[in-house]
Amino acid sequence: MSSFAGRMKEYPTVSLDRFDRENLYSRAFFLSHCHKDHMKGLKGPKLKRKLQFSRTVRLYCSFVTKELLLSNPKYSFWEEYIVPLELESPTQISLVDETSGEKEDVVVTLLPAGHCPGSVMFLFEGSHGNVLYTGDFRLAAGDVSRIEHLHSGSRVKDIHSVYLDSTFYDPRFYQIPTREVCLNGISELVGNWISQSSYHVVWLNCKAAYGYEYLFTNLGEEFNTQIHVRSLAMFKKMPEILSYVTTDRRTQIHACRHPKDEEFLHGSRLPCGCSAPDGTPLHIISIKPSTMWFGERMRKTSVIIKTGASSYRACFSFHSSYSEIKNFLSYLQPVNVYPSVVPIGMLKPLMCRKQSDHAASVYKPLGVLKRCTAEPPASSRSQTAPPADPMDSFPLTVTETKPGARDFVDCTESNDEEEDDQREEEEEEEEEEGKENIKEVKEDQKKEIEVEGSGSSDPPKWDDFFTAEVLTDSQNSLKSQLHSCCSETPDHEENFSLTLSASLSNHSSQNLDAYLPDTLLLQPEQGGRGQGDPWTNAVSQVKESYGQSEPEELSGSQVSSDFDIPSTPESKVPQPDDLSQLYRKLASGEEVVVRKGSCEGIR
DNA sequence: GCGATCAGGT
DNA sequence: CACACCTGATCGC
Repeated sequence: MSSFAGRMKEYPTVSLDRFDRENLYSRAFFLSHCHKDHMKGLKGPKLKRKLQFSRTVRLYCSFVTKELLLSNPKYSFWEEYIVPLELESPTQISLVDETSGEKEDVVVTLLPAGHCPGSVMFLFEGSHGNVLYTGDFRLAAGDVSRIEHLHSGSRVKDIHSVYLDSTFYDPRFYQIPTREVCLNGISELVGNWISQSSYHVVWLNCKAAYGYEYLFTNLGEEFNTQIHVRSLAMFKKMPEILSYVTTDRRTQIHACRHPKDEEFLHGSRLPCGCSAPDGTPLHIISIKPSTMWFGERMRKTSVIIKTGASSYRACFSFHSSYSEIKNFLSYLQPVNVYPSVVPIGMLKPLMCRKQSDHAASVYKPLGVLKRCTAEPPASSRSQTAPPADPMDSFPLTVTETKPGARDFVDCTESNDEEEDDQREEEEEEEEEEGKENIKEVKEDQKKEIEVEGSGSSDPPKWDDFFTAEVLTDSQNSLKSQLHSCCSETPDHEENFSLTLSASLSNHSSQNLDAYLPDTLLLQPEQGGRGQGDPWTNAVSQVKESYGQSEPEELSGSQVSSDFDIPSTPESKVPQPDDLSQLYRKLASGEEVVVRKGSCEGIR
């Protein structure tokens, strides 16, 4: 759950994914995707009033996000203030202070995030440096090297700060099977069931949130059917999704939900009823998509778990795993990383106290990485793997990021000793593949948007700032973005075996494997990536981000538990005096990042 | 009556 | 385990 306060240090006059409190005074708004926890304040009357009196304040998001947002009537007042942007298309935005007239230009580029339909990351480039706001994202290892606009020519751009979706930035979530692996598991289960008879149906017990659509489209494609859902309204302009969903309940795959879920489900397992139209009782299994993760040394594990006589849980994640995040960060090597979520596993043992509201204006990075050289040569930045895993220089600790977001603060440093050389080998290969796709960013690719009213008495017409293509072919633009979430499966084999294992308990069964004895040995797999890489086109991004990469292969020589995070030798439990000193610093806005030793000292 | 917040549930 | 969301209770305006 995002606890990002809405603003970035470098460009504090814009707000992202938060629209309340101080964000009300921002000069521009950005919405990374259409999930409620990133829309706080977005339907507030205060913001609505502000818009009515403003000539320049707009909300920037992807075309798909705009569509999804406006499909909810509560947000329909945004219609005239939304500026949808194409993916991978740098756009200059003028940030205007309407009272003073002061102006700052920034170039923003939307990058596919692979989290849900329309989800994007925002890359800001301007006088305060390059900053990447990830929103929520699920990118497989290696995907980042294929994002053209994170590169300048053959080099990785110098990213000053990354505002990171750190949901699973915790070694416990080391590995999450790729989308493709999960999808294959679900497909097999679904196929085995619905092939028995036409009265055998599957209910995908999905939460009320965008993000499952690629599951629908893939299953629909594979079984040549449509998926029963409650409403089609939000997809009316998204043909790739629309063609795979239906409100006709005479289908064997359901993802329907009842408004009164609970009471309804007491009597019947399928929200739309348990009998076929001819009265025949249906044979129903339910599949609940939920996040499953595996420890560092685990490799083969089921992505489907049987939780009852006719119910299953299937691996599904909207967010990148720990290893995926590490891959992402180690490739970009930002100076600062600001996590959206403090890694809860790291902090739990040391919950201290409630943050005061006063401290809520403090915003500190998760970790500061000092590069040893100001700008590594191109060859070392983008063509080869980073010399060592730079993530080891990111203390997992630190303190608060967005004060007030959590009720506790971690005061010790936990280390991340676990090393895996395989990852570096993989990176080398990924980057070899990646360079073909990296092109020089051309100035003329940038579209210009003047946000200022420039003295005219009429408010600017936003559509005027778009190319004819955007204006006349927005359907196409939707189409290209939707690729991300409803593409065909890449033809890539994977290594997870599908075993339908019954579990005794509904809880905590998924990670039993993680408790296997340390003597378990796994052969590290050589190479393995590279072949059949579906990432052929950065623009049809999301498609590929839905799973293609090999699971991380890890050496069995590591001795630590997948769950026990070893303590840093020099660390100590903070004493009351230390804590009160820390809180004082927090309240006064001083530097509070705990850094033990220098860059070299850490590793 | 409304929104914000929290607890508790899926 | 966790996410994203919903409902209902409570509080303040």
